[in-house]
Amino acid sequence: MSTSQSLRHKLAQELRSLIRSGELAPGDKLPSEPELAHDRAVSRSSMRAAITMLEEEGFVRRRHGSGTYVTHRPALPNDLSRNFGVSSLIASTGLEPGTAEETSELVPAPAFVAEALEVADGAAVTALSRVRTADGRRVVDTIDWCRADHLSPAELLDLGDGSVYSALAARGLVVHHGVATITPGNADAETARRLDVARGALLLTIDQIDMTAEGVPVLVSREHHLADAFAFMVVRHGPGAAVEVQR
Amino acid sequence: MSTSQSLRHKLAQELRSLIRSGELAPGDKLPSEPELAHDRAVSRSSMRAAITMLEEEGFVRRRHGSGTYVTHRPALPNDLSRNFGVSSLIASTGLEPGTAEETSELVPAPAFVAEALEVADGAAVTALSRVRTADGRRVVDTIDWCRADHLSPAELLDLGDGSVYSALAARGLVVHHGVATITPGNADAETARRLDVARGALLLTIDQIDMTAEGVPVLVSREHHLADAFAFMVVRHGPGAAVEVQR
DNA sequence: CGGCCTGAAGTTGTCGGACAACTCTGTTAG
DNA sequence: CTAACAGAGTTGTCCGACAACTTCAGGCCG
Repeated sequence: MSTSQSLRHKLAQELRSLIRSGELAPGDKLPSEPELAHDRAVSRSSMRAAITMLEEEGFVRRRHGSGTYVTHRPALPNDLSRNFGVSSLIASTGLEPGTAEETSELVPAPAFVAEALEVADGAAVTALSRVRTADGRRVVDTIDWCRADHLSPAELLDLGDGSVYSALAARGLVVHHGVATITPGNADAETARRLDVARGALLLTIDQIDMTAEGVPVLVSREHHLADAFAFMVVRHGPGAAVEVQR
Repeated sequence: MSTSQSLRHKLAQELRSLIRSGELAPGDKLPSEPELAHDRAVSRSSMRAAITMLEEEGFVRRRHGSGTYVTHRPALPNDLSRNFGVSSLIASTGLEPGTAEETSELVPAPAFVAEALEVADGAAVTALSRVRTADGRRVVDTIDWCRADHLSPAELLDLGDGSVYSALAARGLVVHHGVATITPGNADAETARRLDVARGALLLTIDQIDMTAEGVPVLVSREHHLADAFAFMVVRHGPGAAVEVQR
């Protein structure tokens, strides 16, 4: 499934894993572009394109006339700008992900969901409600909404611990990116019960709209995270480089 | 100051502003690479490199044999992955930024600051403490720490409403990127007083370490935002494209 | 008439080579 | 001892060519 990428994407991926594995440490100088290209039997153009991708992601920094260097950039425990599901998030901390109180049903779309999914207000949509656990401890309360003609409630119950993303992808709806809004909050009575904490417990809520590369919104989700369960991190670029005039 | 970038960066910036200004709307097809290059009297290689940057940022999407298209991606009100100061953040909402209770002094570095700035535990560092206001309303409580030999307390008081970033840049310390940790919280007595809210008020706290392109940490900051003051957003990439095996 | 096939045109992907611009180091001239 | 210089090494840009793919229109065949 990953073989159909363009060459520069594969090259970029190889470089990324070299950096992540520590084979190329922060501060290290990469081999020269001609050398890298020759070793892999590709043209310098393609290798350059791959390095350009890494540069934009902030993994490396080029210095004209000098070389390309790995930036000092910590491997983020869980990067908000990357979008893997809650299961992967839990698994990355070394704990065992699980699910409780799973329900899937047709419900009238709440206003903000209807707007995001571009359906009529109150139209029936599929809602998947789950409490996610880490080593048995309840840490995240999630609700996912998607259009009823995209996925039925039954299909969502079938997936077990599989990701909603893969269920959508099986229907040809590949999530390309999402827009998330982050807000702090306190647990209301129902959320507190579901997460087995006291009412008013600190939460971090992530509201997210996922869409395909064509911009078609396919999934709306709301995740209430226990405040002490995860430390969300994000790399912030600029000022100095990419930022010029804002607005 | 912005003239010393490489050509592809300037080209990318021009394309970005074309998209942001709406001249190139989501879904639109860009002119072909040879055409874009010819119009600007640059080579196709450079134009391609610029488009590759935009592609990595998620602004456009390439389709082999078809063309390059602007992605449906909303202009985020305030994007967590971008790093402008709190003043710009407030200004972007249309309100007037201001400062209250500004103090700047030498203090012994708290443990996490000392570690981040790579100085001895308890060493003297410059600490700038400010309450930021929007149209007079107190919305953010911030503390910035930096090494005493980088900026003195007096220099930080001089800058008035200027950014700490520009003060650092004037000393040759250009902030290239920062790593932020986002946590929800409740206001303690002191923070509540400074922000003029009830004790226990909801906060969103952003702890951030800013560093130069060489990876030298130059600024540590802690911002307590009133929960209802801003809606922080972030674009999350993948799964489907850049994500392969995680761990 | 409808559907399939084919071909051409247009676009992005990759290649190879060349030279300019810049950095860095070591040597030499003052 | 310092400063200027020369050379090698590296990234930045340019050019031209062809391959791979998409799209669409036109013609063919059922």
